[in-house]
Parts: sequence; structure tokens; C-alpha cells
Amino acid sequence: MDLFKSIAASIADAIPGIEPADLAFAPPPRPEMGDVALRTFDAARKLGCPPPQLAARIAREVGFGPEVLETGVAGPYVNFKLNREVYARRIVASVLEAGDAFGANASGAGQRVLIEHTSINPNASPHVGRARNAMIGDAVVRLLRFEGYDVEVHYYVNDMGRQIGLLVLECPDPEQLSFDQILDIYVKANQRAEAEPEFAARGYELLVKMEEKDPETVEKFHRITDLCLRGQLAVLERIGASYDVFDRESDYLRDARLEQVLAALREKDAVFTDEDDRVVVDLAKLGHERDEGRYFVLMRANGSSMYGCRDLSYTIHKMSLGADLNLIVLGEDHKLYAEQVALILGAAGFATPEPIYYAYITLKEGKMSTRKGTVVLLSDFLDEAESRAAEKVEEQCQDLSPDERREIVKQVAIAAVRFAILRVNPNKNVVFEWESALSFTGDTGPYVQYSCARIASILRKFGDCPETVGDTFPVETAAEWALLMQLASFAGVVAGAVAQRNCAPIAQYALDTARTFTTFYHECPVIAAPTREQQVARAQLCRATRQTLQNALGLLGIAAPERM
RNA sequence: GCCCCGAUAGUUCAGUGGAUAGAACGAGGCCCUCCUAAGGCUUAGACGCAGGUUCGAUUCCUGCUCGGGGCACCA
Repeated sequence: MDLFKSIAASIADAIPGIEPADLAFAPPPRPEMGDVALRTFDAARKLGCPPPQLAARIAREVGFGPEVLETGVAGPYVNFKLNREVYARRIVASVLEAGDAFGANASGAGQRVLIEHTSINPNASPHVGRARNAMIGDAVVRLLRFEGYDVEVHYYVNDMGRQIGLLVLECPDPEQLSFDQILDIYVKANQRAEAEPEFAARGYELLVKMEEKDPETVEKFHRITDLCLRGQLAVLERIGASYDVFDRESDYLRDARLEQVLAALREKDAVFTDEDDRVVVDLAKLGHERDEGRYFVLMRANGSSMYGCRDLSYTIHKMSLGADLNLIVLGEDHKLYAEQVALILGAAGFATPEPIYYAYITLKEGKMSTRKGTVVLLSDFLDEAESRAAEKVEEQCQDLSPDERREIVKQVAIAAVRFAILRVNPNKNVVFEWESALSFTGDTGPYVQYSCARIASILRKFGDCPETVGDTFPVETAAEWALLMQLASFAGVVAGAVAQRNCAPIAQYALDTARTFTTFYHECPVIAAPTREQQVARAQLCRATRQTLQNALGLLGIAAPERM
């Protein structure tokens, strides 16, 4: 919402050499100074005059319409007192009109996006560290869809690893097993492989058979990875993550386009067979300047492919699907690897996805470690969140049916879990602590939901509220004005999030909006407002706030319950 | 050792090349005959260190310190 464009236009019209783009608006430091402030630094530089002089000139010479009641100069700033009623009506009307699309800038219209995220190895249950990938990816998907992009979500199933080979050896009849049992068997198989070289060797033999596409082996690998994937997806579904396409690593074993890559590498003399008969890429020949990560192994001596080799094929495949934007969500431990892949494919003229990196979630004790038993499983995290939410819902919502209560419990638990992770910028490490991650008070998802529930409660009691904004819209208090300005800033926040491919600012915005609403809630009675006109105006402001919060939470994959 | 990220209140996080750097948790003191106290009000409390660029730097650059991640035969 370009709220102050008419003010900017008036200035640009009156003063030659200034364009609206040179004018930056911001809230003044103290509300009594005005409703909005203009900074004149950039425009003054352009005109070659001191900023305070330009500010004075703007206040003196520019005529503004009835929207501006008063201008004041404070050094390099021009402060405007606005006709709040005009702005309030404009803001609320635009929220209610846009509805579920309020805040969207339609920047993605007509564009297709392919994004890969999560892609957990099958032999593990998602833990909160891995879940950060899924939540960040899923939120970016929601954000881009909101902006009008046509998004397809891919999940890469690593069904070719040594760990799957070991599972195949140890699970002759996998259909009889639960996901948890398979995970237990994997841990034991891994231990056995370390203790018995002969057993480990049998695992590698299976990989060779897999490479040769031996039908029986392929069948066995598929059966077990399918079961694992189903187990993983059941957990991921609980936090609302979903995927459109599942790509099997084993389908990218012998991609003809890999030959193009090898040919390009050979031409640049960047591929060689080392003393142990492995096929290796020398990235120094492709412009890689450091020793670190200089060599990239494609094939083992026995001719079987390494993971990276299959990933090259898979990446080519994804890039060939014709999306306008290709994204991949990766842990920061994959940075060097992704650079290597980009360099190799770049040498053959192929592009690579734009990475979205995130840092690790650790524990106070350090890294999460399966062996030390210090991983926090996503399913345990959710279970605990639900049991805490259930306690609260039992005492607060006794008049609701068990089904309705169960639904609220789930929504609150997801809100706590997703918000705790998404509100932190992805490039920051997170130290996981049960108490703060499961908190429902303070800067949390449930706090935002709570303000939504309060709005819903007011509107239930208020009864019929006119659908459209009336001719008059009184704005009596600072709290109302602050809330209006907060709503008006949503689209800008969304645009910033899209540009950064980062949903953390959305979470921050939701929190700020909820807090701003709560101040309004305490200071401005709706149902008991002095005049009917004011009651209706405030009720509509409530509706607009709920719509905005609902949209912001929606981008994070969090529901806005009517009751909680 | 080299490369990539980070460093803001006791703690967990926001934020910005420009007017007085925001929350929350924790600590102290208050508020439910008042639209949901999962709330509010109130007190105390912070830009790692040293240079540089700039009219102006917590923000940009360099160095240092500390923390996280990475560094070919795993996936």
C-alpha cells in the first residue's frame, strides 16, 4: 500500500528535480511530532542544498491536499499531521477488500518456481534440526504462493545410500515393521557394520547391484525407502509441511546429460582418474581458488557413482523443468558442496538452484548426536507441545466439544513449534531449549493466536458489522492510529521477505501487530465505545486486524483460531 | 591452518547509514465487578575490541577476539 504517494507527488510536482522515489517516509520518534515524517537527506543531496533548507522549503512552498492538516519542520525532517480519518478509511477498506490476499504484491504472477526442501535421509526420524529445513522451506513456499508464484515442491529421496543397503540386509520383511522399528534396526546395523567388515562389504555389494539396476535389489531398496519415507512424512505432515513431487535418487544413476558434463570437464582438462582408479574432478581447473574442496570424486574404483555424481544428474533434471526460479533449502554445512556442484555444472553450461541456507540448531550440550542420544525428535517436540496446550485448552474451553478442543490443541502446538523456529533469522544458530521453545507466553506463536481469538470474541459479541467502511471513520486515540499504520506496513514486509527469501520478518511482523492490537484492546473499548459510529469503526478495525494477522500467520503455516 | 556465517540487556531474539536502538524471558512493584489474565501497566538493564569511509556508523570496510559450520573416496 503506497500510503503516502500523494504527499510525495505533491512535493515532486512543486519542486523540480525531486522525484517521489527520493522521498523516504518514516514514523516520527514521538507521536506528538506528527503522524509521519519525511527525511530529506537524499533529495537534498540531489539538489545540492542542505537538508534543513530543503525541509523548510517543502513546508513553505508545497501545497498539500486536505489529507494533510499541518506540516512542521524539525531540522532535516518534515513532520506531517494527517487527516487520520481519510487514511484510516483508506487502510481499512483496502484490507477488507483484499481479504486473504491483503499484503500480497503479486510479484510472482505468471512465474513458476521449483523448490526442493527437507530431503532427509530415509534412515532417520526428523529431528528439530532437520525440521528447520522443512519449516523454512514450507514457509517460503507459502510466501511465494501468496505472492502469486506457481510453486512446485520437490523432495529428494536418498534411496541409494550405504545405510539403505544395510537396512535391506537386516530387514528381510520390512512390511512387518513400524518406522520406529526400522530406525532401531538401522542403529544396530550400523554398529554391526563397524564391528564386522564382512557385513559392511555386503552392504557395498548391494550398492553395486543397485547401480546395475538389478531388479530384485531395486525392489528391495524401494520397499524399505518407501516405508521410511511414509514414516517421515507422517511426522512432517503434523507441522503442515507438504510436497508435490518425490524424486528418487536411484532414478538419476545413468543420466545421459551427465556425459555432456564429463565432456565439458574433459575439454577443460578438469577430470582425471587418480592412482586408485577413481574418477575425480579438479575444481582448480574451473576457477576454484582454494585447496579446500578442490577435488570432487564422481566414481568409485569399482565404477559405482558417488552421491555427488547422482546429485549432478538430479540438479540438471530439476533445472530442465523450465521453472523461472529454482530454489533449494540447505544447511550451512552444505555450502562448500553446493559451490562445487555449481562450478561443475557451470562448466558445462548448466545453471544451479539458488540456495537458501540456514544454520544449525544445537543443544546447550553441543551438537545433536544420534549416537549420544541427544537428538530432539520433531515428533517428541510436537507431543510435548500438544500435551502442554491440552492442559490450557481443557481449562479455557470447557464449553467446546472434545473434537473442537483437540483441533485447537493441535493448532496451538504447531504455532508454538513453528513460530519458535521461524522467527529466528535462518543464518543464526539456534540453541534449543525445551522451556522457551514450548512457551505459550511472550514472543510466541500462541500469543499471536491469542490476539486473534480475542478479536474473534469481540466480533462474536458485537454482532452484525457492516461489510464496507462507512463515510466516517473516527480515529480518536494513538492506539488506533498505531494499529492502522501497522496494518498498512504489511505489504512492504512481505515484499522484503520475498526479496530475502526469508520468513523471519513475517513472524516479527505478526508479533508486532499482535502487540499493537493488544494495546488497542486495552485502551479502546469496541462494544462499549461512546458512539455507534465509533463502535462500528473499531469493529471494522478489528476485522482488518484479524485479516492481517491471519494472512501473516498463514505464511508461517500457523492457524488463527476463533477460540483458545 | 584456510574458507563461510554470527556477535545488540543477566538470557533468547528484533532492528536501522540519520531524531531518544525495540520486544520477550528472568528480577522488583502493581492490575481480573472491565470485549478471553495464553493479557496489561510499571522499575532496573545492551550495540565484543581497535582502526577506517561518511556531514553522520550499532549498521558499510579492514584487523583482532570469541562462538557455530565446512575442508576428496559419507549422504
